[in-house]
Amino acid sequence: MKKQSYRPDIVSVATLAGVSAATVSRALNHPELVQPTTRKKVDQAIRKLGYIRNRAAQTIHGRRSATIGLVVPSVSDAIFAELVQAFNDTVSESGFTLLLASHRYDLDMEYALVRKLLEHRVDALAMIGLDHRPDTYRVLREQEVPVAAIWNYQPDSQISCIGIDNAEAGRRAAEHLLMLGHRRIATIFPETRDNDRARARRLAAMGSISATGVALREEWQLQTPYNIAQSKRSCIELLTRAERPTALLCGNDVIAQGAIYAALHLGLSVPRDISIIGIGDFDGSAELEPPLTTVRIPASRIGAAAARHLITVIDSDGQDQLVRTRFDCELIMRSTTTART
Amino acid sequence: MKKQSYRPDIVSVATLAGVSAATVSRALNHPELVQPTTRKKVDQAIRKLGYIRNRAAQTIHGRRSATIGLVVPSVSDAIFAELVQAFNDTVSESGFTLLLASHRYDLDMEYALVRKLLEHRVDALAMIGLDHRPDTYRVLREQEVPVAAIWNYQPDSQISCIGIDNAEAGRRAAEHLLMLGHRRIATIFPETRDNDRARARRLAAMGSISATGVALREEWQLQTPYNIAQSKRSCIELLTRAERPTALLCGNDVIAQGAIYAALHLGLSVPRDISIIGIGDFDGSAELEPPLTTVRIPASRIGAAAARHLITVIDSDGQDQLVRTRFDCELIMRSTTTART
DNA sequence: AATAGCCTTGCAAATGTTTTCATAAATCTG
DNA sequence: CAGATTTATGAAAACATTTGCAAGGCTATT
Repeated sequence: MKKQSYRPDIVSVATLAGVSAATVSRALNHPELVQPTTRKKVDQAIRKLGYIRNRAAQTIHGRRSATIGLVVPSVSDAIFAELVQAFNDTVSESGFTLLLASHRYDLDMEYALVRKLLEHRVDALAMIGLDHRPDTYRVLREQEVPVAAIWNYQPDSQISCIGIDNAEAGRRAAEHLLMLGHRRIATIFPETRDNDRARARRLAAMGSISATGVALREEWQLQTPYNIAQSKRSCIELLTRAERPTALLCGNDVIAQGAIYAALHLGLSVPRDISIIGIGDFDGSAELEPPLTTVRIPASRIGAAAARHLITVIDSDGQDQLVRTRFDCELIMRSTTTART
Repeated sequence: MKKQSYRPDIVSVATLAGVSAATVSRALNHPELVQPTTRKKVDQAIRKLGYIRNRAAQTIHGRRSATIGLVVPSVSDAIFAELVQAFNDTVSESGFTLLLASHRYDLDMEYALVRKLLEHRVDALAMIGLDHRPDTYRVLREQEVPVAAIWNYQPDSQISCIGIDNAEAGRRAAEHLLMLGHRRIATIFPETRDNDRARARRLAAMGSISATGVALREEWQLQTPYNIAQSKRSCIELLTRAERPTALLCGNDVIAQGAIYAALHLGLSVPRDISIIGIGDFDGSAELEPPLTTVRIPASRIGAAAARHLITVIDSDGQDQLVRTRFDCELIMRSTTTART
């Protein structure tokens, strides 16, 4: 009564078709090398047996694994959803399969996940940002697997990177508020340790503000995870204090969304009572009420570009030349910011 | 000048450690079978060479591939984000790696993706819903790979399923509106061909409404994809007509979110001018302003349960007994619905 | 002290493919 | 039509690992 199921292999196909295994392999991988009539026989045998070729076997032979790994902090946090989708679509179009892993902003776990993906012999690997453990960098170097950092552009990166200049994004957001005359500005960012994207944005934003001679009040620099509920809670707390800022600079659109809801919840009018700016321009940010003013990060384009880059490197037999691609981030003025009255 | 990089294999580790390859393999896979001192030597050699074992080779030997496939319509659509996250977390905790594929509601493409995952010899595979091509069902049966349908519960399913009764969800939503006295009810659902979740919800909702003797007006049964922007647009159109419904029953929370924004945009008060109910209770639905009344689908629990089920089947050596797990869906009353005045 | 049993390790076969090399058949060239 | 070239196919080695079997060394039992 044992599970006897015999999964047909290439030789059973070959036998049925009356040819050798080599011919079947060729019919599959280099169809132009085998005669049409033979090809037909092989196809029929494959169909008849329900043969599905074993990628592991070709991987082991030294051929491609036809997989690409992607390591992100989180899949569900909406920040990366669009990116993962675009990356996956591009990779999939070229016949690759995506190995996905998420580490919840824990870089030690990231190292473990990268190792796991390398065990599977991914043909290339992408990670978010450039903050990684030295061990992670080392193992990637040793294994000589094509690798790319997605989401930020850094002129001095050790590895290829495809993304935006996060400092610029932070600066853009800050300058917009300053330009509108705001001086009482609060910032809300997530924990910036191990998160170079948030860190760069925050530093640049605060730098811009200070540079104009505006004082940054300690108690207005909030910290909250990328999460609507928590952001809303923090903002409600902030906005019910005796002294209120006139503008909120949010680390990303999710936080900004929470901020809008907080204001609405308190009966404050956005942007009349409080201006709010986000960073990201996520799917849906344009439809919020009021529509969110934000700094656009072209997530889909970045994801697709990163995937294309890695595929190119794979196709050129792993000559992993360092490439740095910088996407522009653009201020999208909608309705959540207005001049200080 | 060729890429000479020699990735260390198990025999180079064995040589360095002064043992045989078999011992290295055992030290890795069955540490209790090898003496502590030998194990230590092996560990050192592994460390020294930076050896990373090749999963493809063990896959080929007939052992597990240590991968699980997940096929979803979309990663970015927020409907599945939470699910993918939970599924991935659970799978990852047990040492498996996730192979992800998305087909954008195209079931022919789904078939191709399933085949691709089978080529990689995933140890198990999960898909969304029970609407699949006959070919898909056939190939899964032939390959005898453990498989589960996530998201809906169906007592007569061909394969294991873990999810909710979507008809119940639709009914719950409809009954809530009816109970509040609404008679002028509009529904907004996505295309229901090839989407059994939406179809069951919609049919049950409309059934409940008709059963109470309430007429369903043709022109109030809208169709829109799961997308905030499109939903908002459709709802704006609906709500600016001469005759307006008093309640909107939305296929899921994303559509409902678009509906809320549409109402807000038109200066209508929710729920005073129009009641809105969603289905799903996605992340963030509780924080919307006003907080969304909806029928909760426990996405994280479903995803984790599905993953656990598949892992159990794998561990029990592929005895894929048919299991059907039904999660309850629960009406979450928040603030977007009120009694018809 | 001899035998039985266990623990640890090594040898070699097996896994499913791809690819190099060789060979046979077919086509071309003069 | 003979020799040269091209084309189609097969045989076998190689890839990195796991595991059944066997053997050697050790401990325990009588």
